[in-house]
Amino acid sequence: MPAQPMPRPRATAHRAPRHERLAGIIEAASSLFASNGFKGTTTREIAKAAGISEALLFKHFPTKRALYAAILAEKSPVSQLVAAVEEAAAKRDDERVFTLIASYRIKRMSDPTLLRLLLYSALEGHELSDMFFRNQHRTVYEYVAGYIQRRIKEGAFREVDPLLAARAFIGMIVYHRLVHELFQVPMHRSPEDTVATYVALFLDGIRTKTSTIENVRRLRL
Amino acid sequence: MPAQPMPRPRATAHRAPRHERLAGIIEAASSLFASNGFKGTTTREIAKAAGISEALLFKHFPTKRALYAAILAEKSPVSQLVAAVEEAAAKRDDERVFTLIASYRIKRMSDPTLLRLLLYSALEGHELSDMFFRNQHRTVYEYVAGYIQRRIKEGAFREVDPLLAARAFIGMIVYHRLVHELFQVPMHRSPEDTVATYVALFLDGIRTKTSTIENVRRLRL
DNA sequence: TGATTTGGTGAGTAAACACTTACTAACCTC
DNA sequence: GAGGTTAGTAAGTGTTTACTCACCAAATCA
Repeated sequence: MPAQPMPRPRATAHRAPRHERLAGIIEAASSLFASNGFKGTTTREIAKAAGISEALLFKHFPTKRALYAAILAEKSPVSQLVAAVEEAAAKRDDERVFTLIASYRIKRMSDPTLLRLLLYSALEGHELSDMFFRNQHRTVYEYVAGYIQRRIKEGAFREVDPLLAARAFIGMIVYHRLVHELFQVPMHRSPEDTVATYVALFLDGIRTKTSTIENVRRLRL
Repeated sequence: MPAQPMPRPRATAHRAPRHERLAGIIEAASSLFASNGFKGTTTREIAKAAGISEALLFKHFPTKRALYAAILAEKSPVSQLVAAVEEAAAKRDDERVFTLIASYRIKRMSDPTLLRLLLYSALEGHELSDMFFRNQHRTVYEYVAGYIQRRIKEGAFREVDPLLAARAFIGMIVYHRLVHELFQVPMHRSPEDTVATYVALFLDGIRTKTSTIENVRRLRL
């Protein structure tokens, strides 16, 4: 009598609803893509990290690239920062405007995977990397340029190309993170000190020296 | 009569001496690694680009990683810049010191693959990426910090953390290239204008306002 | 001239890869 | 509780990958 091939019951993981699984996959994949890049991450690893089978992964996302695209598309919001800055901007509180922006990037940096994800997507030339850059950097960068332009017109800042000046400021901050996160160069100062130094350097560089008047007063007092 | 398997003569490429082949391989691989990263580049592509067989590639480099390491190890020199700057530094010509450094990164950028290679190696966590970073950035960065510290002691620059100030300056420049090369944001100004703007911003930000005295004189004239 | 070294190849190989197939089991109605 | 839909899997498939093997021929040397 031939042994009937008794089909052993298949291990069923958890049976989560669709949106929960999707979120789980995206989170797992997100961190893997951030540390190893697109080519450096295998679908098997992703499935394992998400606690499911590879087959199920492909039921949710038709291709590995589609999953990657979904991740990039999801990581958009940066508008909360602009909203917070708006108030300070209305009061022309330069210190506060630039400190808020710098702190956001240096201290909070909501999602530590963002920078790596952004760099990888740009280097690997993903089709969505442009949009990703736009959402993550360019809006802030253009907002800052707009603010600088306004302050120039008001005579508070001296005549410079606002786009270049904005890029200079963002550059200081982003490079700081980059060096720190990618090359493990330690932060030898507290985040507050660091932010304060960058903001002071920048504002002293761009402000018209109206303070001259005050200095004169002080000198003659 | 069984057809004797007549061994057709093997195509022999060129028979170059060792060092020539090595150089050819390194050049081909270098540009491929820079555009696609380590994982994104196949040994077959490299061999094809170098015009040789894969087997020969592995005669010269035992593994793909070894080839990659050889490339990173080779791309070192940055000392020429420091030498050129030294002269201006001796004369305390701040404008010239910082303009030279900025121009080097923004205009010349000897090897356009360098930035991509550096970022890829850091992201992919290659063991040599630290050394690579050290050779390419850290020396310049530490040199600048040293110069700033000297100028602070001389009273020409105001009291700031020299390391942070140096990083701020390098940050402006590197971010500019990054944005331009990785995200295709166009340079809307000539390289000269760009460099001049960054240098002016930075120097105005870090210099002590001895000009106050002069401004006072001017006001009372 | 003949042996040795050096530069070269075509045709593999085992493992890893993205993605498929064919199926099962839980849940949700009516 | 039958019938459909949704969530899940084990076990593939064909291809690509880094790397090897066995062999060949042009230089160089004895």
